[in-house]
Amino acid sequence: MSLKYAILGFLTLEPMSGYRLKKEFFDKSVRNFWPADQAQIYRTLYKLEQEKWISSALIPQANKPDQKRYSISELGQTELRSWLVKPIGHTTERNPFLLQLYFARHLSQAELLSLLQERLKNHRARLEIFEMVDLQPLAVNEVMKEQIRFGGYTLDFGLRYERMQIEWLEDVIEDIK
Amino acid sequence: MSLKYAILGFLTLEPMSGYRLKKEFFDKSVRNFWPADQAQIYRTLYKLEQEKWISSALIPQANKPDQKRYSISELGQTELRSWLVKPIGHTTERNPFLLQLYFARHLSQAELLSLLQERLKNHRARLEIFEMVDLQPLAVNEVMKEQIRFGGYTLDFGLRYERMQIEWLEDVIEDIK
DNA sequence: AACTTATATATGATTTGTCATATATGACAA
DNA sequence: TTGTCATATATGACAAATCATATATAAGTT
Repeated sequence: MSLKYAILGFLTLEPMSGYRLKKEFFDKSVRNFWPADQAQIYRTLYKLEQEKWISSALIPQANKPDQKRYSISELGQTELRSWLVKPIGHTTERNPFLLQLYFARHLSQAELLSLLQERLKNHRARLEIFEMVDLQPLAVNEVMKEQIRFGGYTLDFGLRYERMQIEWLEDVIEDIK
Repeated sequence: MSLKYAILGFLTLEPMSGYRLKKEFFDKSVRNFWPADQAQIYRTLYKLEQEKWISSALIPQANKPDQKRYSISELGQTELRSWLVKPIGHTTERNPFLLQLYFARHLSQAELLSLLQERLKNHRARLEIFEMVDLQPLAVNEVMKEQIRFGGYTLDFGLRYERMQIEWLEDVIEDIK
């Protein structure tokens, strides 16, 4: 279960609440390769605390509801490191679009082309968004500067993946016509 | 739930048992983008029959245990078609390796390089396997010939995806060194 | 006779992920 | 004062996926 380690990873930056974890971290930096549901984050935080990989402190706040601020423990840091050094084997990425295309002999040429062209449009839009991302403003300190280095690699992966899918779709469309 | 539609799709080729569905179809053609567990296939077949999208017949066999042979119903064909024409929106592909890389600032350069190089080796091996695949022998009739056309597109996707990941890994390794 | 392999179906238990909803504080606007 | 928004945590219900195990037939092997 990778979500546990993602949470541990973010908590090495600084102690924070589940709410902030979700809003500022999961919904920003890793949402394109590890989205996380709010309910799942809270339940995983609970489990992590039970395992003593993290600990929590109730922080009263002015003008806002109380916050449960989580910190990574030494045990948690050890567990994070041992996950980080262990190679992750091949994991099949489920792709419902490929499944749809696989059975597309039941579609007319027009229906199929419409499907492919809509898909192509969406990938072009996603590529444009990725191309506009600028990570540099996030480099507020040394740790974040290092962090952005790796965020940059994952962003580069996303850019290449979108370009690959665009080229592939263009060629499939060409072949079908 | 795409598994339902994958099963329906295969049953348009010919009526068959859950066992054959698993061994000859899921474990071959679509395993790289839609793997399916045996338990899940059997339970989904049960649900599909309850919904009347498929029907079953008990076939006694010589030298083998009885077979429960499923056929797609007219309702099932209608449902398959309506799934096929409906565009599949963006689905985030969870990638635990990108997550690991994202938090790799906790690793030494040597540890990280070893991780990346092993990953690169695996992708090169997968590419080699994909490059050796020949779909032509499966073209035993007109329907399979059409089917292989689409199988070819999904295989091409796999080839390009592996090549993309190899290039990306090479560049990341270069950058880290 | 005991063991292994292939064929064939089924269920229990658990994990992981998603969706909806509930509760509460306090700021700000209509 | 009513409603909305942002902050903040939590749980119920369910779907999807995985892992382990059970049962049975029959061929072939040791």
